[in-house]
Amino acid sequence: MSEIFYKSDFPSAIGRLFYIWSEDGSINFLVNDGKNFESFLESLKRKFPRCAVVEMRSDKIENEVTRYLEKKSHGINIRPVFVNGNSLERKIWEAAMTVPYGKVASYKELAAMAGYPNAWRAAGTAVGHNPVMLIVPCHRIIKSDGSIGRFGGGEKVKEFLLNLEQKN
DNA sequence: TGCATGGCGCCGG
DNA sequence: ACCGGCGCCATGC
Repeated sequence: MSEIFYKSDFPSAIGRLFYIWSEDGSINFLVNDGKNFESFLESLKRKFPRCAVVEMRSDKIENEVTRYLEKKSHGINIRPVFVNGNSLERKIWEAAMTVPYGKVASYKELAAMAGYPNAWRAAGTAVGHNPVMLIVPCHRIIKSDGSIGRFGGGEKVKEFLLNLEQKN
């Protein structure tokens, strides 16, 4: 990674989005929380001190996200590249990406899918560290009793996304 | 090394 | 439906 691109305040149906991406088109970070964005960007600069950090929007990312939020697609076709996260977290994120559009899984089920059948509590924590909302569809992970559970980007957003994927 | 921390699960009241 | 309480587990300090 010789250049790191970032974009703040991309307007969307779920609020201002912030994302970080690479020249190969992969995405490293996508949130609707500016504070998390700032701290992640700083940590990235420390981790890759030789990389140039450039403000630059991505047509592909913005188009994919917009189409998804307008219900014109059933998912976002962008490859995430995780620049942080421990082994458990990455396995949890990978497992979450296998939950199809319009479906849900519980945190307990997700832990089992990732190969940690008893670590559902830790799985919840790991999902909370998801760096790329929508791409890793952590909004599809809900509680075992069917209630919605928590969400880094706000529970209203989680509800919005689940509702979006539900209706037809 | 221990211990507090979490986007949880399950049972009772 | 909404709480407490207790159990659960990998991480990080």
